[in-house]
Amino acid sequence: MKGTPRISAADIRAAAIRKAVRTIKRGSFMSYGEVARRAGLPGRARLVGQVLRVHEDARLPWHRVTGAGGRIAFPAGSANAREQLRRLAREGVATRGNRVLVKRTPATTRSLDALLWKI
DNA sequence: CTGATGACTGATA
DNA sequence: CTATCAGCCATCA
Repeated sequence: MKGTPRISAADIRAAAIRKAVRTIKRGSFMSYGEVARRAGLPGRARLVGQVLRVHEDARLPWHRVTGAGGRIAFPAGSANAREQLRRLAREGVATRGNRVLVKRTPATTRSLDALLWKI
């Protein structure tokens, strides 16, 4: 019973990242770098991208993860970019071009969430 | 093994 | 605003 662990360290990190993504509230968003930090993996923003690229959980709110400052990470006009913008819009997140209007989820919005949705 | 690649970031020009 | 660049690290050819 030695050797090959059934779950690798990489699996643990991926799970931590998906968990962090699930904590992003509806109507708000978080950058890859922030997700990495929240998952206990500071400086590994690229790892977050890789995990989201291969994830299989259809309920994972991947669209709430943006590049730094609210930039959409996909090429402007791509199917992925349009899908992410559509999902964000459905949650009331204002966007323009290939980016979210605000660089960061405003505190005002966060408190509104608390008021309206008892978060 | 090496080198390229990418759903990244912050600094610099 | 755009363009490089170093730092970053798993994955693939």
